[in-house]
Amino acid sequence: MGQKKLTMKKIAELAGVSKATVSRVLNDYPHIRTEVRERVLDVVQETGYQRNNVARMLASDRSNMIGLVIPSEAETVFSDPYFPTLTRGISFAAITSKQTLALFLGHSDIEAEQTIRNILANGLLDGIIITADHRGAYFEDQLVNNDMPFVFIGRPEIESDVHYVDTDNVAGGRMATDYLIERGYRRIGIIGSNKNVPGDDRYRGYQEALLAHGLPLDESLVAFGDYSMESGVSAMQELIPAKPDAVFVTSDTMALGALRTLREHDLHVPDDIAIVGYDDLPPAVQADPQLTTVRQPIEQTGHLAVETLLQLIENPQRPLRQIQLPNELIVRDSTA
Amino acid sequence: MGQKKLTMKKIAELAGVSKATVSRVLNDYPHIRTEVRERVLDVVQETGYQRNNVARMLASDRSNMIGLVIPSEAETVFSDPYFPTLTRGISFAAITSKQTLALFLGHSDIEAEQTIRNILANGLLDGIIITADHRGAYFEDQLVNNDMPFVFIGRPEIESDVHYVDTDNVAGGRMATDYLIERGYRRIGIIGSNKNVPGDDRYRGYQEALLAHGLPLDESLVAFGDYSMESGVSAMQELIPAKPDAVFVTSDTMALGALRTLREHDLHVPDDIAIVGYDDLPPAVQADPQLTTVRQPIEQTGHLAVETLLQLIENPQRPLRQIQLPNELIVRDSTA
DNA sequence: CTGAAAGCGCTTACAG
DNA sequence: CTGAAAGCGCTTACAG
Repeated sequence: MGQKKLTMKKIAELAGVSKATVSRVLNDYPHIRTEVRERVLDVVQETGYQRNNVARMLASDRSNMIGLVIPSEAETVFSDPYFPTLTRGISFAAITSKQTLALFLGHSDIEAEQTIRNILANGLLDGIIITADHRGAYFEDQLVNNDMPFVFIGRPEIESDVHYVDTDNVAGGRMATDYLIERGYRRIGIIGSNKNVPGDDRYRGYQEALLAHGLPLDESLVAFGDYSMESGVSAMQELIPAKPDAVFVTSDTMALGALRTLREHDLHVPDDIAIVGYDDLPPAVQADPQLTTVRQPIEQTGHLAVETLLQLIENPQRPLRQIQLPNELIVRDSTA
Repeated sequence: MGQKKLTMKKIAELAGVSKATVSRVLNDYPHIRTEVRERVLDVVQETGYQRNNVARMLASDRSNMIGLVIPSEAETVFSDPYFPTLTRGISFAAITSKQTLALFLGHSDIEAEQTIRNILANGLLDGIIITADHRGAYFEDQLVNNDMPFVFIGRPEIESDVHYVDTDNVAGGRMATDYLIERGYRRIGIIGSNKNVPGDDRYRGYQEALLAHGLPLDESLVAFGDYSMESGVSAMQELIPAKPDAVFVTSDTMALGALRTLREHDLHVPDDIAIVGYDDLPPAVQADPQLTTVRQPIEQTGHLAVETLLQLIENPQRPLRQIQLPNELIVRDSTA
């Protein structure tokens, strides 16, 4: 109301102690007489005092603020819902750990590079999480030459000593394809994507599965899309003449398109062609209630990224952490 | 590398001026001899000096940081893609204005309230943008009793003196329904939502259109969903017995479900039943390539919210700004 | 276990 | 047009 802003000094006066003591109480410093601690806490309670975080940052060189960088190229190349879900997971973990989350949506990889430069320089953040298709490994150099802790979401294409958390897309592709093979399908096509690392990996998993089961890789059964529904429509059109009996569609958004094409050709799932998708649609949408799909642990990815980052901030010498979370096959049809 | 962190003091020494002058140059203070200004700028350039923003905040009481609050109930009640798009728009505008964007995803309205309390108290932010279904107007009191500038995304249900930017959902509902009426349809159903203000508004637009054209409101032609695809499926099932010749589906996600139901009943669009949707799917997905839909200017909403907030921060006495952006009808079929 | 004091790196009246 | 100095509100060795 009319009163001046409360500062630690005022609290100290009211509690009859020094500012230093108030500060220690608020920071859970251990060796304080409980009587004193309680007196301070009471005053804080009564007055509704809130510590000024900016002053705290300046004095302690800690901001309790972490950044999340998402270049928008990644945002569009990946199918949309991945990022919202990831962001939720990260936000949740950040709040739980009392960290403020600053969001940086880059508009291109170039701009993201600039963004990262700024972030590194201005020193506001304790650390950053970077999501990107790390095909080019643009930022790594800047990052490594700096002492701000960072973790990647998604494995960088080129093996290197950075902390990251990722889902195991090779295993996911393998899982989807194995499933179809085990069900007796033999002409298994793929609608893949060659636009980013996860796409490459899922395709690799597909190849590995065929190889492991002694099945040939038939190029006419391979088509690529860009994670849009449209591209799923046309990729499936390409595939139909090759007469697949099953198709692994590496994105549910593309699966939505593929299913549309099948419908137009009056082909039924799974009797004419079985489909396995890869989960990336918003919760409110489903490609098909019957569709078997590979589910990614996206929120968990976010949690782990935050956890890893915080540990790194605490102790920059932490051993390297490179996580590949397993996917899960959600079987919903009766392909058997 | 080995060098100590650069501070303004060091720059001042190198340029042969005082810290105050360096500060003024960096803040584009007008009355400085160009010679001096250039000397300072040169040193800054050569050394790669970056001002410490935390210190700047503390001294100037400005953080150049704005917050975006999204309670997750809103996040799920609305169909998913609205928020990512909105967030992009806001992030873009923030970056353009050299503001850092802090993201707060609440987990419930209660928690959001707590979140807002914290934000208000800790004083890190210059202002906040709050997205929510303002049906309950939870936060308003806290907000109004504080001096932190804020703007709402979405009109509050109860008329009040807060700044907001919204899209005109009444007009959107009206637009969709008018379109169908003009095409000669007479038994026009609606799949609405009574779960939030935009849902209420779209439904109101529908009613207004019927009224204006002297058409009766037939309750058997009204069904409600919750913005999920599933709910679109079942809402359409409810509607079919009432034999509508057209349906206004107030969300494309629900339209996706409605279309599925029509297909199962072997009903064709638009010959058997015409459909107009309401744009809320991710760009990569389309309910139907032929679907006519009402498009919301989501990114623009974000831009305007940031712009409004920044003006408010500059001058808290700004006159009230309550914006209802128009929607646009995207005609893609040949319903005519 | 606690206090006095220096310091974090800027900004901004105030004076000239 | 520019500088010296106070001040923003905390934290944290240092001393006791």
